[in-house]
Amino acid sequence: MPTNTFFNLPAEKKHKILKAANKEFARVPLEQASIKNIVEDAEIARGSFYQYFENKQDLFDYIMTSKTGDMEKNLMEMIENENGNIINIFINMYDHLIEVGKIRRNNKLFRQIFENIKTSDNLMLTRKEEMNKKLEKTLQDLYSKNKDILNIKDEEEFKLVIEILTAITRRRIVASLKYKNSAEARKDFLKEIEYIKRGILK
Amino acid sequence: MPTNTFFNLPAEKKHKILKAANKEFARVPLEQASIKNIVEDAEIARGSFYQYFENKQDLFDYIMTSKTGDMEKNLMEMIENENGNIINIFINMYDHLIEVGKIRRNNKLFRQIFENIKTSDNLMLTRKEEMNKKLEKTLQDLYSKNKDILNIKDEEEFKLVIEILTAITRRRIVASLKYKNSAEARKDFLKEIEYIKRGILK
DNA sequence: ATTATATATGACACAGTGTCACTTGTCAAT
DNA sequence: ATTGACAAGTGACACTGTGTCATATATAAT
Repeated sequence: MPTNTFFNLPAEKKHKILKAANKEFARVPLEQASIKNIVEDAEIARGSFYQYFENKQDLFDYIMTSKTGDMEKNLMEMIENENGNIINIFINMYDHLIEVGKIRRNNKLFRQIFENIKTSDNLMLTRKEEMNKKLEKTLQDLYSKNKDILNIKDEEEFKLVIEILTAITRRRIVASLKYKNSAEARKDFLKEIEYIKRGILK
Repeated sequence: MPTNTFFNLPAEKKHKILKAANKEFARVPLEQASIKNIVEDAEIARGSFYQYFENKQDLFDYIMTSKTGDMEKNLMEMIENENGNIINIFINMYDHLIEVGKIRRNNKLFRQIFENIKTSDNLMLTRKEEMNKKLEKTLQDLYSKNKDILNIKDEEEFKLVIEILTAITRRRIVASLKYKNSAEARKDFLKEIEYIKRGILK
């Protein structure tokens, strides 16, 4: 979390820093993003940066949290609306993230983030770990709501199903944010979901 | 490709350099691997490194090529053996990569590589792009061999199926290399494959 | 006016990259 | 044995970057 010093800053200055950070984080993957570029662009002293943020990650996390701030709330709403149906929840999440990611000022940043999620990252869809924890907690609840429609005999198997859905949804979000025609991209996503539902065998 | 200068080096010197490089590439993700560490460990001058390799990537590619050198050949053999059955080919690839990756001297490096493949990486399983091209070429052939068993009506749909299999296999390779019990890990992989085959719905 | 306290700053020490002018080694031809 | 030509080796240099710290400056609080 940024320091109070940062939050106490005049609005314009804060805005200038966040704008510069957005630009830099949209430019290259997180590891390559440089604080130097941010402070130069925002016209603050190098030392000031460290007065406001612990490091690059700190700032990045703050920006992501503010962008996807309502995500957890949204997720809970989705669960509610779809009565826990895990497949529809993933479709909803896809739609929601594409909607936010397609907004001009978010697009590059979102692409950068999704493209650079690692195979090993054990996160639902974004780098926001909190969302995962939320889902983890509601796992039993979700399991009981899905065990009658899905071919699963315990929570372990349910987790495998979630993993499959996560992997597929992620890849498709990357593709959708990348290519122009998002209607086409959505069709491909739904086709893949269909495969997951019914299987690829004839 | 490394220069001739490198290939002409006395065997011990070459070995020392490659050993140092392996160590560094196993330590951290490629982006963070430092040439400085490699040259210091291998006890060569910084300038020499650039006499041998274009840059970090050049050396990395060379090492990976030598580790998975027979991969393409293996892939073609698998295709042959399984008579083109794409699902079995993926299971074979999984087994083969786990086998190589479980060798002590490869383990850390393989983990590092698989864990750091990005969602957006359009590669089959490793960073070796050549393998992908190979598969791309045999796509029509593979399609014709799978169209009767899979629920696909054109090559585009076949590509979606391959994407699904790639995503799942990758994640499972990461898990298997990470955790001790590879028998358990393999069971989970096969379960996921079963879901892909028959669908997750009851 | 004085004293805390909060902010701001850039020089520093450190780590890293890629290049280049220069040195050293090798070996064949005279 | 000397020369010349080419191959191989080298570390200082100019970059770009990080995180820290002593010092300077502003803002309140008494």
